[in-house]
Amino acid sequence: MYRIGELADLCEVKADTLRFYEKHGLLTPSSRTDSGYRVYTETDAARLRFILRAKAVGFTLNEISELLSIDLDKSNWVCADVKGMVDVKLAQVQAKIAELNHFQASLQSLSDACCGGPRSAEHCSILEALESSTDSVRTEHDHELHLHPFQEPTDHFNDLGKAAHEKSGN
Amino acid sequence: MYRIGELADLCEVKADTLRFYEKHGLLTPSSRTDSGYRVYTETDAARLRFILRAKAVGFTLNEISELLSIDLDKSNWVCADVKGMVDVKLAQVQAKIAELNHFQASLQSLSDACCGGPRSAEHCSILEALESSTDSVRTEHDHELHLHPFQEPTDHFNDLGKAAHEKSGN
DNA sequence: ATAAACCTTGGAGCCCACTCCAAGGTCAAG
DNA sequence: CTTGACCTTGGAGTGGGCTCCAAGGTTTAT
Repeated sequence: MYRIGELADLCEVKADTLRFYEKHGLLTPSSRTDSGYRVYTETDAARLRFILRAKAVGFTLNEISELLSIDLDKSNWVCADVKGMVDVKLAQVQAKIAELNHFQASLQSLSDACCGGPRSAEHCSILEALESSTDSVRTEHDHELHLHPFQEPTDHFNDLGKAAHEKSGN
Repeated sequence: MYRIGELADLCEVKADTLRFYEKHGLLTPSSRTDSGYRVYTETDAARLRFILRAKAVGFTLNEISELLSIDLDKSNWVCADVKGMVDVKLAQVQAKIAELNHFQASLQSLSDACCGGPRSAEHCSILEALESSTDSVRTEHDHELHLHPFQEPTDHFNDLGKAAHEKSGN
């Protein structure tokens, strides 16, 4: 049994964060004291750790909400469902890495081209590159990320943890 | 001379985006028609292209706002200032890449460990990994990004394009 | 003269994950 | 019995970048 501050300290998050997770349906304390203080059980703590681990691999809270409801209802889901979520996320992460690699390469070539000295920026090659297109700075916005979440377009719920998408034929 | 829609089409952005940039002080049309329509000159178009190129290398609009004001006042800045911004951004991008690489590795090992088949998720290794810590899923939040912008702590202006930090001794 | 295609404004909404605040209630130690 | 550390709530703010809306005015082509 933990009070909010205790659980927060234990898991190295802020109490505010736990209230935030509760507001969004991710983690509700099992009970309250008579005076209204939140009381978390060991099970609640385990759920929090699940959330934090899922965050640590890159899932958003929406996705974690879905993972949690799958976890509570395992028998109605198959490995392919879970692996599918991981693979979608993996693809998103890889797409983002690719984008950042572009940024990195461009920034590096800008940096390399600049003397970096104490002379007036009037002929700074970085500013010149931004003023008119060069190899290092291409606007081509092809490699844009179009992350398409797991959700179907229908679901614009903004309370995260809601019944998480009953499997359609179920 | 372009109307908003024309410039938008030319640069493949939306008119809304140009109004947004204006609202935040990044790009103000040189004039208006009698009836109030925005009129952009070729110089405005060049400024927009500068913005889009800076975006393409990963700068945020706040940073671009700073770059723009440097660009308009080059003689009061030196290469080191400009290169400094690029290098800070480069470091931020690299930090983010490192974080995403962690995500990628974790996700990959989760994915690899899961059969992905049509059997019940009751013994899914992904869920098990999230339920209790494993090699693939470590919570250690050391590699957190603490991006510290160029700005000094003093400046919490939320109108982006404001006289951009007169160099202190100036 | 009228319809279609443009433009104007202010403001709201979205995604993401907190973070902080104020005004007040609770609880254990001294 | 007071102090201080804790807890409660609702709501606003942050950074980032749009995107969309409604209710109206303007221009252009037919």
